[in-house]
Amino acid sequence: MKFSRGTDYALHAMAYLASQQEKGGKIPVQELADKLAVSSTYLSKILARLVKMKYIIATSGAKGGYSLPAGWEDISVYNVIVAIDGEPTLFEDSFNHGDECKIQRLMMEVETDMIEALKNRRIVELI
Amino acid sequence: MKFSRGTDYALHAMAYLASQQEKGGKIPVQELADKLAVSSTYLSKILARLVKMKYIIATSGAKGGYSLPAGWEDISVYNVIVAIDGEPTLFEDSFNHGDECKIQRLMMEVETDMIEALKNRRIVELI
DNA sequence: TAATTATAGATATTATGAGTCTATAATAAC
DNA sequence: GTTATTATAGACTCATAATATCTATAATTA
Ligand code: SF4
Ligand code: SF4
Repeated sequence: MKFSRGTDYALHAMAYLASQQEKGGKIPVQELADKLAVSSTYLSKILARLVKMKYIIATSGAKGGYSLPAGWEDISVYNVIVAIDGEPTLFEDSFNHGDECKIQRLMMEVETDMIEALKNRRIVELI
Repeated sequence: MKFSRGTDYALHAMAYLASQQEKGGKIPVQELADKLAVSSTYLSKILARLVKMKYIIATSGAKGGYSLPAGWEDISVYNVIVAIDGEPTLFEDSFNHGDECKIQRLMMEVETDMIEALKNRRIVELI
C-alpha cells in the first residue's frame, strides 16, 4: 500500500528540475542520479516515461539533458504518479457484483477523494 | 498502489459476518470461503489476524466458527486494513531529510486525509 | 569524426504477496 | 473417553511485479 519507488524518484527528479528551472540549463541523468543518490540507469527508465508524457523534455547529445517544458507549473503530483505507476486504484474488484455494492462504492469514494487531493497539488509546490 | 487481496478478503468476510449477525450463529471458515469463492486455507490466515486484533471471535470445535464481538459496530474500515496490511503509507521515505521537506509533507497530508476518511467508515456500513 | 547524451530492449535480481500443506490444539457431540 | 469438527501456527512453495543492470543504438554537439 504505497506508491512505487519509481514515483518517489520521479517526484524528486521533477522537484530538482523545477528548483533549477530559473537557470534554464539542461540536466543530464547522471547529475540527477547523483543528487538523488540512486542508480542512473534505473532513473533513466523512469525519466523516459515522463518524457513520453511530455512532463519533461529530453535533449540528446553533448550539453543535453532534461528540462521542463512550457507550462510545467500546471503539472500535478497526480500526473507524475499516473505516468509512472498508472492509475492508482485502492481496491481491485475481481468480481464486480454490480453498482449497488457498498464495499466497492465506499472504497471508490475514498479513492476519488485521494485522487482529487493529488490532482490539486502541483510539482511547483515541491521546490 | 492498492490494498492487498488480503484486506479485500477481510472486508468481505467482515461484511458477511455482519450481515449474518442477527442470527447469532458462528460461521466456519469453510462457509465464508465458499461465499467469497476463495481458498479457505488462505482465508484462515487472514481471519487469524482479525482474531488477534479482537475484531472477530473464533470458536474452536464442532459448531464453532467465527462471529462478531460486542461493539463490532464501531470497527472501522481502517481498523481492518491495518490489521491485515499494517499502517498504510503512501510514501516511504528512505532518507528523511528533515521535517521541512515539502515532498514528504505533501504526501503526508494526502495520506492523513485518506486515513481519516477510512477511519470514518465503519464495517456496519457494508451490510 | 569523436564525445556525450538519451532511448530501447533484453535480462537478471529481489521482494512480497498469495497460496498450500501439515501438525497441533480446542471444543462439542456421542 | 473417543471421535468429529473446528481454529491456529509454522514451514514451505509459487507467482508476480518492482527494481536494477547491461548492451546496443540513435541523436546531438564540439
Ligand atoms: S461484493 Fe462488491 S466489492 Fe465484493 S466482489 Fe462483489 S462487487 Fe466487488
Ligand atoms: S527530499 Fe524529502 S521526501 Fe525526499 S528523501 Fe529527502 S526528506 Fe525524503
